[in-house]
Amino acid sequence: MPIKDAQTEKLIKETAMRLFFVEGKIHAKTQEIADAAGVNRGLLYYYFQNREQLFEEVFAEAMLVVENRIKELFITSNLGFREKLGEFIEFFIENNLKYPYLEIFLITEVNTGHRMPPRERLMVGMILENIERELRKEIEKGTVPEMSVRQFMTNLISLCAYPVLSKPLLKNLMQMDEKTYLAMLKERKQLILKVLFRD
Amino acid sequence: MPIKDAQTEKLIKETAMRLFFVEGKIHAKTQEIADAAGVNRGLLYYYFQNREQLFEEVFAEAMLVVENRIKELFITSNLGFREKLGEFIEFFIENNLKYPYLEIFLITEVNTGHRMPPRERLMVGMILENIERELRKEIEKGTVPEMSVRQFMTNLISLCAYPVLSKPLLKNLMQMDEKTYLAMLKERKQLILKVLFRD
Amino acid sequence: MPIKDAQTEKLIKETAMRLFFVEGKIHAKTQEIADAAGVNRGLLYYYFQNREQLFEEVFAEAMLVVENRIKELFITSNLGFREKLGEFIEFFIENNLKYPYLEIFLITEVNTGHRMPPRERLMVGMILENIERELRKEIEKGTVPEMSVRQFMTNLISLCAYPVLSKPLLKNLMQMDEKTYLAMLKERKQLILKVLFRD
Amino acid sequence: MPIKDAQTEKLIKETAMRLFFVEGKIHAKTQEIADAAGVNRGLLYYYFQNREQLFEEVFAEAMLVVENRIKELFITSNLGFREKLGEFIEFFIENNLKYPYLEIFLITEVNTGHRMPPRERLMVGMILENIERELRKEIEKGTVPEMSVRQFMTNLISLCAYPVLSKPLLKNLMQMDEKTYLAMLKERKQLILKVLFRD
DNA sequence: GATGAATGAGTGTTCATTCAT
DNA sequence: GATGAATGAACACTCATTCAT
Repeated sequence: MPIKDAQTEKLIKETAMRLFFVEGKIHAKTQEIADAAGVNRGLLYYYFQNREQLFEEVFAEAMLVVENRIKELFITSNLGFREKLGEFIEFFIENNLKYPYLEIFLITEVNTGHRMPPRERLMVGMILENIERELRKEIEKGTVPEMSVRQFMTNLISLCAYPVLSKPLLKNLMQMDEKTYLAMLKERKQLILKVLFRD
Repeated sequence: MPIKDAQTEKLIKETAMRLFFVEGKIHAKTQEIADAAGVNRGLLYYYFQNREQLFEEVFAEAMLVVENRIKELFITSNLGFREKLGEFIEFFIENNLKYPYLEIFLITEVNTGHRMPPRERLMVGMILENIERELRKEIEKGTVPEMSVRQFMTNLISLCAYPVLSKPLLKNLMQMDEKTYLAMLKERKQLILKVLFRD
Repeated sequence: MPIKDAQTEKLIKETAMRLFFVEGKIHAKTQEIADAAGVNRGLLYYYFQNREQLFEEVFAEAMLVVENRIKELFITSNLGFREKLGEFIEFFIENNLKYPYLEIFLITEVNTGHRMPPRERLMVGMILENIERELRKEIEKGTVPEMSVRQFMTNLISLCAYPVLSKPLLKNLMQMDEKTYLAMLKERKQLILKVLFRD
Repeated sequence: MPIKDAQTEKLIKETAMRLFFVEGKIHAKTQEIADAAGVNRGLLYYYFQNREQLFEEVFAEAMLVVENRIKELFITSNLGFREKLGEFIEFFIENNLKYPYLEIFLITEVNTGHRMPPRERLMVGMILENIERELRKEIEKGTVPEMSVRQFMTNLISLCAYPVLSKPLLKNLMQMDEKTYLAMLKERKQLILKVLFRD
């Protein structure tokens, strides 16, 4: 007996989100999605044109959260440089923990040329300029070794993203249990700043 | 008494390697593989039990190179700490550039629980111990901020792996062309050491 | 006590009639029919048991018009032979122009054994006898070459039906525009009599 | 156990031809076609891209026979006018008897705008001119009543095509059994000439 | 009466795999 | 060794039909 209120569409989307980006079942069959949501398979097509469309909506929704947070931090907010970066690290790690397969999917998609990152919408140009200005000051102060803003951002993102994205791999390689690994990730929020800035 | 020498098997494997890990066509159909190798589809089944088996052999071969290099560096060699790390960075970046989809696949596989990294074979325990010993000295000297060997290794690997693994994404986000990005990666070999060690 | 008057049923039927037999969308989906009628799909099932039932009613209605006219002409009326045939030709051509897909559907249905023509109801036996009587006279007069009533009727119907039924095909083959073709059809009403009778 | 020689493709095509145009199962499912041919359903896709492609090939082949015969008669041959028409009538009736659903399909397709008749390939312009020339002579001689070549051709084709195309309908309406109806059709080859020409 | 939601049977198509030659 | 043919188990998607409100 199906849930009757109009929340069904939301239910399907949330179920799909979980399967795709939490459980990593990017190739989940329409049947699996329907089963997981406890609805009839045909219903997916009632609410979404096809599997692709459902996927796109779910993906877009997930990306939107990231976009909004980034704009909020780097465009709107009035935080100091390190506070901004701190918040960013925090958000980036948390969001990747929440949707462990989102970024890996994005990377794969861009890699294979199936998708382009939304440079425009993200206002990357402006963000990079802002960060460069602040970075130059730090380099002059000697708190950051001489490097381009691109190298700096690459370091920042790498240090945030990779440990989350490859959690099971690193966890296993370094013999850590779930709790210990999560503790380590939590610690990183400070550690990354300590690595980037030599105060 | 093989009439045509066993080059064919090698040809198939190399073609598959290219498709899977160079071009990222992890889901390449048997037909595509056969076509790319210029052989009949049925022939794949003569040399390999099935698609899975072919994939495994190709994957294992690719991983073996990594394993051997790591053992060579961290177990066999007599290099100093920074030299070891320098060589490791160099190799890691180069190998990931050569097979851009190898690590991303490994991560995904371990993430989804379909595969375990070969801890034993890699002698990770011993390597970690060795590195920890050297790391402690550096921390005492004050050239590295206080952190666990696990955090240190996580930083090292993140700084090497992520920029290569997400090359198209970062390249596009930061508006760089292929040449510039490769130059940036080359530069990173020194930069990573500069970030890790505060000499 | 119907709140909205029963026009809706009629609306649906007329819409279906148009789709099926005017526009030739014999396989129109229930959704298309509902959309074209501006009603909800489920409503079709309120008024008609199922799609088949709707189709049957529409088809029966269309056939009834033909039946009535034929009976009127050949059973009831007191017209002379040629007048009867003249009226029949006129009606047959006009009705086929109005519902271009009706006869082709009927033919197909009878061809495939899904349907039988309503011989009884049409009183074909009596009509054939009547016509035969008149035809004999003409043959004796020499205004019609010797032939069975069946051949005669076959000629008559062929000369009326085919040019309408295959209008787009013949129109295109013979390079005629819509207006010219319709003019030709109009002319045929006289021409057919001229071909059948050698006065 | 499948028939192994390369005749399988032919077998599939011939089976499809039979289902589509002999038995009138224009919408035969791929499964029905495969079953009727005694082959696996997937095999259809081995030989033909998809159902549509199979259909097209079968249809094109059937049309080719008609085209060739028409060109042979009206372009190549040196027969006299009535001989040409006699041969055409004969062929047209026979071919329609062989593939009873071919023309009805063609008509429907052209009607619905899904297809255009191959005017160019058929060299309709040239054929119409040739016939017109001969027709004029007959009209002058008084053996044919005054009419355009288009009306004449329309009559000719109608008298040939319709009785075959609607065989089951007419047969039933006029109470004839298969044998009698076929005899009537055979008779028509002379009768049609007798109707067209008043010798 | 009317509607949107839900269902399930069916249908074309893909593809790894097997097999006879 | 190598090939083309053949198979069968999916799988995405469509659509007539039902049902609760």
